[in-house]
Amino acid sequence: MSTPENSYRYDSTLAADIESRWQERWDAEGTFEAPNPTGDLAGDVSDERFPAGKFFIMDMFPYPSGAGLHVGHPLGYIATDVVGRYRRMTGHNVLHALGYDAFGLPAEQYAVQTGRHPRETTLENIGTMQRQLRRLGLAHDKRRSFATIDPEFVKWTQWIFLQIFDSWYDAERGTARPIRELVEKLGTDDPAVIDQHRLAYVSESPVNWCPGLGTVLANEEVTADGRSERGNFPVFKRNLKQWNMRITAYADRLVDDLERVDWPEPVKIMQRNWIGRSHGARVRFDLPETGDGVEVFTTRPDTLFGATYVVLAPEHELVERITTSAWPEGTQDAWTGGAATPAEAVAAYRAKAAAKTDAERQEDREKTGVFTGAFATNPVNGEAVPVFVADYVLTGYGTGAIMAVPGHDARDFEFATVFGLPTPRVVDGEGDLPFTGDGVAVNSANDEISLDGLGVAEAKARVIAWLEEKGRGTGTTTYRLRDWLFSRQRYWGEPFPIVYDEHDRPIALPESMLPVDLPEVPDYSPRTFEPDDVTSEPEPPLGRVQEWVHVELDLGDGPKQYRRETNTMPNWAGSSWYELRYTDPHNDAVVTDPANEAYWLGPRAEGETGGVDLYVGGVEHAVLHLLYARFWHKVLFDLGHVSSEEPFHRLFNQGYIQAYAYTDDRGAYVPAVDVQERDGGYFLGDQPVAREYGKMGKSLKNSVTPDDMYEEYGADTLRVYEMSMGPLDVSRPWETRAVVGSQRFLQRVWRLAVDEETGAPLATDEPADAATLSTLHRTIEGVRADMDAMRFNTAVAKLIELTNHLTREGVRSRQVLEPLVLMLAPLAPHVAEELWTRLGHEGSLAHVPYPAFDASLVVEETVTCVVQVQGKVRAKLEVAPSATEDELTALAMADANVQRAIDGREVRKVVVRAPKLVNVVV
RNA sequence: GCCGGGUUGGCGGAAUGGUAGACGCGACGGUCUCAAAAACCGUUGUCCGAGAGGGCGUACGGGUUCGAGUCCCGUACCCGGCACCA
Repeated sequence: MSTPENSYRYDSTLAADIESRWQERWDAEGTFEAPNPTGDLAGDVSDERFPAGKFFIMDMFPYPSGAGLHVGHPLGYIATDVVGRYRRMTGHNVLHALGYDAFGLPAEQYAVQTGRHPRETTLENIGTMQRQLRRLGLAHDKRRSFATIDPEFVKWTQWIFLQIFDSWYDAERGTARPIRELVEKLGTDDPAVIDQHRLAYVSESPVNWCPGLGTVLANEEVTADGRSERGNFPVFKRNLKQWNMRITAYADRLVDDLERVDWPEPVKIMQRNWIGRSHGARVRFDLPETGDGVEVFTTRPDTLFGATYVVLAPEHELVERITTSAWPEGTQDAWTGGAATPAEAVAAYRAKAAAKTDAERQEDREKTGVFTGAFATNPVNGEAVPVFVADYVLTGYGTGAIMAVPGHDARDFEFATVFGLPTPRVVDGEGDLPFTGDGVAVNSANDEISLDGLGVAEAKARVIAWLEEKGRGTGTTTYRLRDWLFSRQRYWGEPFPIVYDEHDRPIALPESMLPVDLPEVPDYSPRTFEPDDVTSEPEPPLGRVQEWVHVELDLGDGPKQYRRETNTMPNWAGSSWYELRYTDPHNDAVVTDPANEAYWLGPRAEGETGGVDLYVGGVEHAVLHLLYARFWHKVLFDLGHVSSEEPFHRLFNQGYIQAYAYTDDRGAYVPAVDVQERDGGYFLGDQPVAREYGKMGKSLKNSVTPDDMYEEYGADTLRVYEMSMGPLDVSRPWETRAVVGSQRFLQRVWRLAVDEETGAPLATDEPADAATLSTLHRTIEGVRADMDAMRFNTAVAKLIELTNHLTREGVRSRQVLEPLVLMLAPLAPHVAEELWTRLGHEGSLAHVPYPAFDASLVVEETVTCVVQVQGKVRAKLEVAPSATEDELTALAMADANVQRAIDGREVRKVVVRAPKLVNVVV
């Protein structure tokens, strides 16, 4: 607390005073408002303040939870703010703002519990969060903030949906095109034909139906054991009519363009794995008895000579047709499933497979299956191979049928072992069967073709060419990626801008009718059922508002009755395009003006993708959000609405701040604040408690809030502490008692410039001594490099070293203090602004150029030369930086300690790296 | 199982193949003070030694190199993602 004696001491009270004054001033002066090329935010983008051009920074935007923030939440926001402020001082026009992702399940559930409208509670939460964040002093352009629930924002989310609905993918040209061009191309406008090609389409598809919650769930909302994350209710696969997005059309571009963006390699790998592109072949196995053929997909056509049986998924359409009426002569008992005929065996097996939930399928990994009685012909060697039905083959991938090569596939090998099938080797290499590594083909020849002696890649190419020539197969590519299930039976989401006509065909609403607002409903919850009631049907909340659902509209051919779509969009919709809205947040005529989009997001050189210059967020969005956003952006690019091919050019994943939590002997959490560490243990009073490590949260009783930190230390201290804890991309534990170190640092800087008792300025106009100048310029060089590389922890360390030097030497020269304050400004902006003013400057330092270093001053007068003998340090010499190798060798040899270490042995070699190192080898 | 990432003092963490432990927390000692707090100064990997100095140290075992926390091979453990995707 400040006292009358030292009311100019930099404590939390003074910090709070400084911080609120500067926050008000920044707001009043519009310090962080970034001009646009055109529109309502237009300004001079070629202003002399911006010699370095534009810089667009984004945070993954927050979901405004009712619980409020803890100190872990702002980590990324502080980091982007530091980058933004630094870029501003290096001459960039910086676009940085923060919106809110405000639709979603938590708000809906809260509404169900309290009966209050989710909009009301969501807006309240946004208000709370804005207050907490404002206190951090983030340099956002507040004119550009928005929430996904704003009607103006919803309008454009719905508009983008209509663009996607109104286009198709031209695979030949590799681009999306308007649907009218498909109508011209096909010469028909029959909806039954056209609707099948749309990028947004309705289809009957299997979804996660949770009767206990009364809604379908996204895959990510279902736990690994097949229950809902919320409520732990069972989840069933049900076929339901749903909206889908044809993201699979973009699979190749989504994979290929990963090479053109600057993202962490692990995230790229996760996206590649998720898309799961695999090259292989479709191969036809004839079934001579019925005249059918079964097409299988394989990534290893080179092992075709080792295929000893064929497996169909239980749901495969050919299963019933090919199953024979009696077991062939000599059928092994193990193949029959104990049934009298193949038809009975297959029917029983299919029934059992259908009854299994996904979770159960995952639990029983033992290979099961039954023989269909049918044989297929291996197209390369004419051998008759048995056809099985087994649930280890999945219906949704490839063709739902495989050729089994037990010698070179682990799953096939397991199955073959259980069913007593042969496992020939057709690839030679080091290792037992099943051998899946690279090797040389063996036993792989017929009269026309031989793969023997070829490597895997060559053998694949050779056999595919032969199959294509014979019309028995084709080289092909498949993907793991599925189309994006885009509807939810929820209230709190964007309504679809779609109505159905009397034929139940989806019709797009015209742009003039956007946005379609959510109606008021009597009850926000969907109808729920007994948790295990598999036969129940979902009833979306919007379906209950009959007067909203049934609507009379004139869509061009006179007023008619229509039925509205009652599903809503998933939570991902808003975040799939919000980067665009920051560039032109109030535009009512277009999603973003092309000039604004091109300036902030457009590619700056031939072949670049464009996109946000820096996007910071957690790695948990590595796949879903980032894939959806890339997909939408590419559609808009194809349709000519944006000039950038990718939404986010550079991605950075920040780590998390975690915390210790403590449990007593009953396993209950105790308040972490009250736990003391002593005698190598942890205690609550006299009671020993156990320590755990994990997320910060109310339930673990280990939350620390930003407000606690503002109160005790101030926002600048919190910012500096969070930036100095460690590298930004690494998770680390919070330690409140260490925060004081950052406060002491700021206090030392403050004391250099301000008299704590009187408030008088202490900076002098005397020039600094040579040693100090050298330290200063080395600091500037190092801090600039650290800031460029986002190594804020080491930047802070260097500033502390400089400050400690000045404190120790009593240097208060303006020549040093001014650059110190400017370098501190991105990290601790309020106190820096205050000191800048007290150093006699008017106006904010936000656009003052960041200090530059003088290379001639970076050189030190002497350097420490390390002398090693056999790689071990034996002496240190203070030498001139210009010392030559010979001089250094002579000095080293003259050192008594070095001679003692050499101990009379013959010197075989001397390695010198002037002027820092001499290594004597004996 | 597969694919990523990691493992450095009591703690968070620094280290272009060249002084391991910057900076901070904590701890210990000192200055100031009637006293305390704050501040400032000093010490702080570990073992041996009065000291000078020396031995050992970056999960573990090997290797490359004049020199390895850093590069290579293998092992263990921790965290994250995917999981019968042919």
